[in-house]
Amino acid sequence: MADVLPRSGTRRREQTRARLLDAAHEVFAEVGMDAASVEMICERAGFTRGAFYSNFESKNELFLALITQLAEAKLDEVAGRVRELPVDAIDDTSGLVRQVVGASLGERMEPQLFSEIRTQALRDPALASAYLGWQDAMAARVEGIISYVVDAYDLSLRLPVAEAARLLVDVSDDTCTRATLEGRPAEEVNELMNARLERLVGVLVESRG
Amino acid sequence: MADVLPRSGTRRREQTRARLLDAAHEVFAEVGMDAASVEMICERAGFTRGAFYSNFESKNELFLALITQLAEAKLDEVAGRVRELPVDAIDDTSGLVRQVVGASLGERMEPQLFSEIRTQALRDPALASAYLGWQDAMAARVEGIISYVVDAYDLSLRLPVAEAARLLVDVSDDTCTRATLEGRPAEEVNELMNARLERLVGVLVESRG
DNA sequence: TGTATCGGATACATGGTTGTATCCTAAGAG
DNA sequence: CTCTTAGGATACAACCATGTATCCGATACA
Repeated sequence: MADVLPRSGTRRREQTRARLLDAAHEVFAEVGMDAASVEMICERAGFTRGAFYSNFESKNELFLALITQLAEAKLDEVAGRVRELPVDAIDDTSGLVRQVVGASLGERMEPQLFSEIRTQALRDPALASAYLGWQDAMAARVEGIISYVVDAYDLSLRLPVAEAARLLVDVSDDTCTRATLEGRPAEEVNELMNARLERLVGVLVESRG
Repeated sequence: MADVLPRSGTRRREQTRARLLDAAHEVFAEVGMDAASVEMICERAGFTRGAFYSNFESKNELFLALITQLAEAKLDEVAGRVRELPVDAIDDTSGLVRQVVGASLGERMEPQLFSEIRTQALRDPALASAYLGWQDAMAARVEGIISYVVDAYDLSLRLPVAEAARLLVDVSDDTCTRATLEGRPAEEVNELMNARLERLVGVLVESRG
């Protein structure tokens, strides 16, 4: 009745919201959060600014909504991968780790948007804590899979699990970023990622049972 | 005579250029390259836009000049640290590495601006290659010091030197970024950096002579 | 001390961006 | 089929940023 923004009920609304979010995803990745104008996003989505201001209060709110959705999606994806791990046929440890870590940060993940988010987080305390929370959740999942494998094979690590997880994520992140900067095709990125992660796992694992 | 921008001769010119660059450093770190207006930078430097356009062609040129200068400064700093390593009293390897790597990315290095640069590089191919070149130069220096220490103590590494160097830089970078996101004071950042690098070095070094 | 010129300030024209107030149309309920 | 209303388009006003053309003062050199 006195809602400034209409309640999120209708079907149509959800769709245009989604299209705006998709467009924002693209545009933010291409030119960055600050250089992106509301108009650009609307144009990309096939709307006018009227639609935008009917669905969001500001570009900032849109950005927040976008990265929230993105974080959830990624966490779910990783959780999914962990769930469908081939429990019986775990023959190469690095492969497993790669499957989980690579999914989280490498592969089809455009580093542009993530770099953008991190940069923004470094300036805005609110964003910072959100970002950290999300990172921690991700790390927890990676730690989970590491512990699982280590247990299953009676291995031991040269570093605490948490530390190992962070290393893996860092390397994955850096590999992806560098490969993108070098303009390598996606396939090649995978190669590199595999190679580096495999070597790293080799170093981290102390003894095989 | 037909120079669009006057030749860089005069003393006064150099000073205002420097002041503008300093101001740009601050502003870019605070709000980012895109959100920063030429006016903001000039205001910070105590000039009007007239001065700016008399010294630079555009905000982009200024940004380029800034990061070039910054990269050179950092490379020099690292080179200096390497040069003045205590050649006789090298008792802890991790300390050495930390001194070099930490200087390059950690310590008093605001990650904001670096994150910004990386983000921009991910969008602009020209910037990308510049960024990569600089990173490589940095890596080379780190590799140098690693090789030096490894040789001096007849150690062996579990990874190729290049790989080890990248790991160290990655960890240093991530530690710094995270600590900043968490709002930790500089001193504490150092603590964390030391701890993580020391552990990592412990893992990387295979055998002590 | 006078004068030429360099360097920065001022003023202005322009275009792009934002946010809001209003209008119009198409979905959906009865 | 009609009527209501929600959702998006249009139109508008204010602002801000950019870039340029011009002006003025200080500095350097004779």
